[in-house]
Amino acid sequence: MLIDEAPIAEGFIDLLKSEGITELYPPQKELIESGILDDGKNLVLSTPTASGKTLAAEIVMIKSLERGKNAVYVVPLRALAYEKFLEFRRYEKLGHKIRLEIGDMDSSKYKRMLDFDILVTTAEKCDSILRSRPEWFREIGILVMDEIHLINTDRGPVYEILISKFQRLFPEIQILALSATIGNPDELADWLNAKLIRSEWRPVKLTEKVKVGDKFEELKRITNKEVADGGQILIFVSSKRGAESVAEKLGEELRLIRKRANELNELRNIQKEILSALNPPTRQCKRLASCVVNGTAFHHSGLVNKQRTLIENSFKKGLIKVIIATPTLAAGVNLPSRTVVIRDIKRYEHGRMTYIPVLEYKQQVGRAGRPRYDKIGNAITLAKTDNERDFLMERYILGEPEPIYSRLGVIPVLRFHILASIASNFANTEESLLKFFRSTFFGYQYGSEERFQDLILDSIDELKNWNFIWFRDKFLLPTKIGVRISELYIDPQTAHNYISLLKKVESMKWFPSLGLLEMLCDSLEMPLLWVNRWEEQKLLAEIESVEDELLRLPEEDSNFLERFKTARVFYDWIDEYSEEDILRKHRVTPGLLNQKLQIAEWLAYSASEISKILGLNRSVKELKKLEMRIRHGVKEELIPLVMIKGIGRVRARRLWNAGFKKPGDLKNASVRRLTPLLGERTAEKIKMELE
DNA sequence: ACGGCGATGTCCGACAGGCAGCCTG
DNA sequence: GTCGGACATCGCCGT
Repeated sequence: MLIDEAPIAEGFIDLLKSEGITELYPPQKELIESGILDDGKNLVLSTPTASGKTLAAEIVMIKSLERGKNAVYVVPLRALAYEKFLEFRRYEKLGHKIRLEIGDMDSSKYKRMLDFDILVTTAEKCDSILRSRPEWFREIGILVMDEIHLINTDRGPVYEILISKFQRLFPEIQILALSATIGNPDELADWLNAKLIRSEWRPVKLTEKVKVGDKFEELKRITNKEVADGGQILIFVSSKRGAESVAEKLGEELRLIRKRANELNELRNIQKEILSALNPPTRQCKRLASCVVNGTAFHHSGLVNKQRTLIENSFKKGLIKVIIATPTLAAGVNLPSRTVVIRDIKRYEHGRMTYIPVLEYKQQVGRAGRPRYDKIGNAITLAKTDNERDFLMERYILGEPEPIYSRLGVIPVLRFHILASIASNFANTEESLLKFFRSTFFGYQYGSEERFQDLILDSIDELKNWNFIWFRDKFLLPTKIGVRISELYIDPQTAHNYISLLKKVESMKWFPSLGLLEMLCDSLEMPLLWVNRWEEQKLLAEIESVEDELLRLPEEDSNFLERFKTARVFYDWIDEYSEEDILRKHRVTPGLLNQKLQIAEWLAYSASEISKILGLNRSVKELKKLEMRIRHGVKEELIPLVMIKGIGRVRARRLWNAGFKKPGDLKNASVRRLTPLLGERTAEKIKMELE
């Protein structure tokens, strides 16, 4: 179908044509022919990666804007939200307002109303807005749920809840659910009372093969051939360690290949940027940097975001030839490559190696073949034996993806969403809650089971026991604290843990930060660090020696060791240890540390807010201080200095050592005096800032 | 003859990823 | 269950 034939605004069509889009892909054509643009019915679009789901969504969204109704586009990852946001910004040319709302932005501060035509957001953020600012969505016409097959994961429940809430609040809303190919798209469509389009069509043909042999030898062969041929490769492995080692070894191979002089220069520039991402660079930075000059890179959660983006962009530019990635990349940003190799089709999971789901295989393999550049995408899976090859052919290449199931039906998850429903006055009787949960995918799949009702009633009970809700006759009302917990978006269990401990220690003489950190880790939100056997003894000994810095005795539960270790790492961070020190001492990579610190900061804030409501004033004060220290990685004495924009932990310490101990001291100093400490530009900026 | 270094062998132990808050008058 | 990595041993080479 030619783009001109699409029943949408001319301006939109012109814009697409100016980007070289002249024809619609078959699934997009089907979407138009389905009639949903006119009848406003819901639609489930279940097609492979890169089959043009985003453009399909754009057509529906623009159509909605034409009718004066705005659109919300929900994605599972922040990086993805950002990517879509940048993509949609081209509609600003047509006069549409595009907005991005994700958790780590402080843009939402002081905002009463958000003015948007298309809002791009993560599922959790969207749910959070829905809890406290539902009026933002008053004009909503279309809700796009991207990657809805993730209903099958831990993150899935919020997807279901979001849909059901939107449907309740805005009965006229049109829902477009975008899914990878799954086993039961018909169930999804039936639940949503939606039309269904399923298709296996891809813009670039995909050849899927399995190769048997020594895995590294195969990788070498494939890489050499591909690179000599001017192509690039994405290799999926199952562990971070594996990614790094393959990147290093293949880099050695590629080093010998002659590179154009300017290519080498550009690679050297990237190398420099990678090294300057952290100051001073860690050994991981150095390792990545040494791969990059050879044209390879590893990509996993241990990298800081700056490095990750750098790697992705250099790959897109064709400078980096091979990326060796953990599954981060399969679900993440759009990064196609002519060839994809799956080195590890198994993954370690609770004590054993298991074959990954077909769904995940399809996601990884779906990265093969760049639209507009390649005629064919190659996907190669490596097997050890002929037997395994046959098995892989059968299961993955010829097989169907699994059906997806709701993961909402467990008490902690239900509790979380039930509190939210009550707190935001969404449902306030047992009957209305039951009715609501019956409208979710969980209700659709399990609503007739006996257990269904019990799970929900048990969750309500617990919330009542924790004093987050109370009964007035048959009405369920939130307590003040219950409302705040729901707004903070923390788990009721976490809040309960914090409250019971903080109440106990409020009267203590001092609040040791290690103890508070240990408390913060006692939450469902914080993924705890792993303790190995060698560390176990060391940690036990350490716990004994710092016992008076803890708020409670170690033997209170089985997670204590992991919690202590995690808290211990945070403690080193706020004790001004460098990333490299932390990497060496605790084997925690910078990316991982960042990610956990961000959670810790949010939890510290939440704990202080809870304390505020409970009137635990000393806790409030100490937790506020701790929050700042976590954010900046400094000892208490540096807090006033890091409050100045442009001054972080390193500069603050330098200033302190030179005798500048508070912002006032800087005011009196000349730029000349500060230049040796901060560099001229920063010194000037900071003087300006202080004026 | 010795030392240094790289290639090969052996055993041990660790194993993906990542969302959520800031509220004023 | 597998793989990488640490460590040990062996063997080649140069001085």
